[in-house]
Amino acid sequence: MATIYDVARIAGVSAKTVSRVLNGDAPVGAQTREAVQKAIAELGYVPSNAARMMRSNRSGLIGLITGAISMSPEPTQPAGLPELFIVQGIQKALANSGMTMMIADTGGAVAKAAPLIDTFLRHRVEGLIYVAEYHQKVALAAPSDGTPMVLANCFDDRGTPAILPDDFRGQCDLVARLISAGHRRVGYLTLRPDIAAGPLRNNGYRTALAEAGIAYDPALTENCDLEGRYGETQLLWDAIARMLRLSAPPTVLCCGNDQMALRVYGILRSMGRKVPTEVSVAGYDNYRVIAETLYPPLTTVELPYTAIGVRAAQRLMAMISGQPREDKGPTLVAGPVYWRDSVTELHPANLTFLKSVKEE
Amino acid sequence: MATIYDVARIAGVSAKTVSRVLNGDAPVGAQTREAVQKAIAELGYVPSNAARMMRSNRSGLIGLITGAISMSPEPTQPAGLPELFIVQGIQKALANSGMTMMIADTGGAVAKAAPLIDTFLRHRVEGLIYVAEYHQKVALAAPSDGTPMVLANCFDDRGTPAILPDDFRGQCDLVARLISAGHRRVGYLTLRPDIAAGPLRNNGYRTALAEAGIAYDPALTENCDLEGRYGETQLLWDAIARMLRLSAPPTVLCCGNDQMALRVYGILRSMGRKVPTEVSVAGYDNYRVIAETLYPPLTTVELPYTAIGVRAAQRLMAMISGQPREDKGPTLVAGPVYWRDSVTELHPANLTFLKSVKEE
DNA sequence: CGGTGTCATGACATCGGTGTCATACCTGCA
DNA sequence: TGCAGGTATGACACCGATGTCATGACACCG
Repeated sequence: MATIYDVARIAGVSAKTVSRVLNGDAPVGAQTREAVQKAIAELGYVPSNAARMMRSNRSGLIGLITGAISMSPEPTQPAGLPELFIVQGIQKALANSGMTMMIADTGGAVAKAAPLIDTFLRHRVEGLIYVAEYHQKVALAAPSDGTPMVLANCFDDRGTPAILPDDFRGQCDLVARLISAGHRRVGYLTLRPDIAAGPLRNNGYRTALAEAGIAYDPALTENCDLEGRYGETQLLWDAIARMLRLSAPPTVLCCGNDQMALRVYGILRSMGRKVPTEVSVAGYDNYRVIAETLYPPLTTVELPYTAIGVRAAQRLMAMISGQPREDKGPTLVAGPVYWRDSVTELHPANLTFLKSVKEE
Repeated sequence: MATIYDVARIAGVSAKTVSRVLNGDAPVGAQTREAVQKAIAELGYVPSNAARMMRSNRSGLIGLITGAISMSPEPTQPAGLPELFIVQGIQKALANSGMTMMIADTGGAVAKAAPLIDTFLRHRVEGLIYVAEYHQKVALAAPSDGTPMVLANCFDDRGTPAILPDDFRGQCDLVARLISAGHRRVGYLTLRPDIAAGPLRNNGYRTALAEAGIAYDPALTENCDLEGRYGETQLLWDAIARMLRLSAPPTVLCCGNDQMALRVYGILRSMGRKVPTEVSVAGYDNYRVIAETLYPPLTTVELPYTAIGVRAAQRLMAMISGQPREDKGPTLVAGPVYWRDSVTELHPANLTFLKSVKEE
C-alpha cells in the first residue's frame, strides 16, 4: 500500500505538502496541488488512519456493544430484533458525524462485555454505547479511563447516562385512547411482572383508568407471558375465555406485545369471535411486520427503538464534545399510539349494553 | 492515556520488555513479568492498536457494508431485517477469529458504498463484506488495492466471491414435501418476477411438480406481490377467490413469503375457510416471529440468512489467510423445510375428492 | 529602499508500539 | 579453560502520518 512518501516522491514535493493537500489546513500552490492529486490517483493512495491517529489522538470510532448480532446458541426466541432497531437509530444519528461504528457482541453473555470494551479501548474509541435487548437493569464495569459511555434500553445504579423507553407513558396513552373511543371494560394481558417494562406499563394502565374515573377490576388483568414459549397460547386461551364469560366482559383486549396480539387474533377467531366487531385487540411495540400485516391491522403503541438509538448517539456525541450534562437521570423516550382497524370506535348506542358505564 | 513507556518506567524495565510481556513472543523473567503486570494494572494501561498496526500492518478489522442499519427515510417497508440476520451470521463466524467488525451503512443508496469502502481502507481493514437486502445483482467498484471482498446475498458479473440463498432448491424441496403429504393441486402466490429469487423459485416449483409427474397448471400461479404495500391484500383476496372457484381447487397455497402467508391466513378466515383443514398454507423465509406465532404455526422454508453470513465470513477469512479459491462461482446455501401445522397431511381417503389425481 | 506580512514549501521531531540486533550472563560440553 | 548455545534484556530504528519551526519569494507600505 502506497504511503504519503510515495506520493511525495512521485509528485516531486515533500510529504508535508501532500499532507496539506489532503487536509487543506494550509495554502498550497495550484500546480503543486494538481501534481499531488495526480500522484494520489496514480498510486491509488489511501491515507492510514492508524498513522494519523498516532498524532491526533482522535480515532473517529464509536464502539457499540450488544447481544443482538449473535443469537444465543439455542435460538428459541425471536430475540435480538429490538437491539437491531436501536443500532439502526444509532447509525442514523452517527452517519453525518464522521464517526465509524465498531460493533462487538456479547453473544448474550453479559460477562463478555468487559473484554469487548477492552478491545474497543485498544482501538481508542471515542465513546461507547451498550445496547440491551429489553428494558432492564445492568451492572457493567465502566471503562477505567474516562471514555464516555451511554446505556441504551437499560440502566444501572451508578448513574451512567441511560436512554429508556417510556413504558408508563405508552401504555397510559394507549388505554386513554381506547377509553376516548368509548371502551370502558379494558382487558389487559400483561407482560411478566419481573421485567422492567411490566410494572411501568401496569401503572400506565391503571393511571389511564383512574384519570377517566373508571374503577380498576382485577378480573380484567392476567399475566400469560411465557416469552412466546410453548404453552402461552393455551394460557391466553384460558384467560380470554374467562374474561369473556364475565357478566361485564371486556370490549377490548390489550396485549403485552404485538406478538401476543397475533396469537390473540388466532384464538379469538377459533372461538368464533370477530375482530374487531365483537372484541377489539390492541398490542404494544408497533412491530410493523405484524401490526401492519395482520388483518385487520393492529392498533398498538410504538416502542421507539430507533428513537432510543438516535438519542443515545446524540447524548454520546454531546459527551464526547465535552458538553456538560444538562439533565440528570435517564432520558425517557415515548412513542405514539398507532390507531388501526383492530379497535372499534364505540358509538353511544353500543355503550348502552355496557353494564359498568358510570358516566357519559 | 498511559503508554508502554510509562509502564516501562514504573516497572523499571525497557519498553521492549513490556512489549514482550504483552505479546509473549520471547522469554521474560518471572519477577520482571510480575513487575510489568503490576505496573500495567496500576496504570490501567491499554495498548494502542493504532501504534501496533503501524509496524505489523495487521489491523484485525473487517469492514461490513450494508443498507440494513439505517432505514430509508420513509420506512414503509419492514426492510432490512434479512441483512441483520446475515450480519448476525458474520459476527458469529468472526467471533473467535480475533477480528473486530466495523459497520457502515449506505442508508439504502448503493452509490454511498464507494466512500464507505474508502473509509474502511483508511482503517486498513483486512477484508470487506457487502451485504444486500435481498438476493440481487449489484455493481460495486472493487477496492483498488487487493483487499479481499465477499458479497453476501448478492452477486456481480465480475466474479467476486458471492454467497447466495438457494432459492431453487428451497422452493423445490417445499413443494416436493407438500406432494409427499398427498397434495396434488398446489396453488402458488409468487414473488415479483423481476427480483432474482422470483424465477429461481418458480423453477423450483415447476421442477418439483415435474419430478412428481404432475402437470403444471397456470391457473394455480398468480403474482400478487406488491412488497407489502397497500392493495396487496385485495390482490391476494381476488387471486385466492379465483383459485378456490376452480373445479379442481388447490388444497394448499404456497406464498412467496411468510408475511404474505400471514395475510392469507386473515383472508381465508374472512372467507370462512379453515386453515389448514379446508385449505393448507405454506410460506417462505421461516420468519420465525410470524411462522411460529401464527395459529396454526406455519409450514415454511428457511431462508438461511444466518448461514449465508457464516459462509461469507468463512470465505473471507480463507481469502485473507491466502488460501487459494477451491470453488468457482457463487456458493449456494439451502435451508430446510420447516413442517408445521398449517399444512394437512392428506390421507388416501381425502384424496378421492381431488379431481386431478392421476396416480396413486 | 528596507521592513513587515503573507504565501508556499520543506526539514525534522514525534506519536506508541514492534522488529532487529547487540549484549551480558549462565550452563554444559569438549 | 574456552567456546557454543540458550536465556533475559536493552538500544535503536522504523511504521506513516502531522505539528512545529524555518526558510525563501513576493507584495505592500511608509
